[in-house]
Amino acid sequence: MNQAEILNALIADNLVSDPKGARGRLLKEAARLFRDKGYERTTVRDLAAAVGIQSGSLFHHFRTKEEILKAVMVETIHLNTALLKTAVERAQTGVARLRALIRAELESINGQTGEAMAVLVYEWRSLSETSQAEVLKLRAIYEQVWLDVLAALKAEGQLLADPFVVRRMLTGALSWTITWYRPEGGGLSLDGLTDQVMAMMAFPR
Amino acid sequence: MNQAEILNALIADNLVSDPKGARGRLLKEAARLFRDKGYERTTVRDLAAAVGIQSGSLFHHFRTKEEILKAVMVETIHLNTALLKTAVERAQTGVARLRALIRAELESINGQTGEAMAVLVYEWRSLSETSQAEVLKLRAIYEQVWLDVLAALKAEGQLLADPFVVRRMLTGALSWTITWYRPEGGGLSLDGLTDQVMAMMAFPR
DNA sequence: GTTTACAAACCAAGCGCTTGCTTGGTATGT
DNA sequence: ACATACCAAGCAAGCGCTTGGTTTGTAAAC
Repeated sequence: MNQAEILNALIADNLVSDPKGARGRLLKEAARLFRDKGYERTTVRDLAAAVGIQSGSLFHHFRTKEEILKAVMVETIHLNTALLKTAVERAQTGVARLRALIRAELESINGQTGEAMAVLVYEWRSLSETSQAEVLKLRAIYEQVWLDVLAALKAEGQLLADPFVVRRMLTGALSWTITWYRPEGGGLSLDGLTDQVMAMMAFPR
Repeated sequence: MNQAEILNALIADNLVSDPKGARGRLLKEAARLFRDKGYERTTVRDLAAAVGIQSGSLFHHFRTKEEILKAVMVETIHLNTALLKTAVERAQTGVARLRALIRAELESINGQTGEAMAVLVYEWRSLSETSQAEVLKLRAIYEQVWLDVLAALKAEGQLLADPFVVRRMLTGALSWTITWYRPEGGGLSLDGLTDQVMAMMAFPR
């Protein structure tokens, strides 16, 4: 299963909107705007203009503005959980699995789904408490993939620190890359960046 | 120089507002509200109510709402740069200096100035570009303290990764603690948390 | 192969409310 | 006497969302 096949499977299961459809296009533009300007500073008029419709017409697809934010988050988690799982399944050793997770999350954040991932991390407060609980359930599945790998590494003695703490540190460190990492222009590649994270944790290449 | 003395020196130099004065109290409440609800969701009426005045009266102290945000950020940087410098000066070895920096930043984020530090990190987008440039200049001084210590560690061979990348990773990891770390209730202490960060980088205790 | 039916997608207009900020005036301390 | 700190009232603009009606796509009925 490559990336495109995973995406298509999720679209078929109605877990992710087809980016060619009206709803999918709107969510993509919403993710971009929410990341660039923040949820609060993005108006429904901005969102509508980005897909070329009137602001009122948005509410034919979504009941509220917040529902758009939630949809961006939910679909992003579905997609990235699937991507993360296949990435980790391919690796053979504990260290290789950690590397695969770091590489996959960096790709989520700085690749195609980057806008939506940034929204997921930094616009959390703008969700209602009900929606937060809903999204949190989905996130837990994603997090468990990480925790399993880190716990195994700890048991092997390759990790000195607590798996839960390490995961949280890596969450912050990796998501923060969106504020400074710019792959274009011949700088650090995604693989190079992954190497750096591993080296910071004193895992030699 | 202890923490209180540093604060008093900065107040005397007019770099930080006295928290007992009207302006200082307002900035403290503003930091709390901006962190809890976000800058955009916090109204000038919220800010005024928090210090017990009318919303219009705010504009006697600050010309715009954004100026309040900028003041929170600028004063926080001034204070924490001073705290960081004294922390690093006390340590003797390279590893000890790194530990002192981590410990000091964790204290900034999770201690007294935590609200303001969170605002500094997560409300950046809400600043006008002019203000961003201004605040960035001050941040550069703070960052240089970190980079000097990390570069020395790299030269000693105790650090495998690039100092700039490590600093950015740590910025993300440490600031992210505000979203999950809760010292109260007998969990991890600030020293314990610092140990965990060092252990993640494979520095034994 | 045209007509009819009907839902999905969208527009044009605007309502009610909240927002940041202004204005003109009044206490208060020195 | 004069500046500092505040209040009471409200304005103009922008906000999320609603409403009533029109277009468009699709597919069965004739």
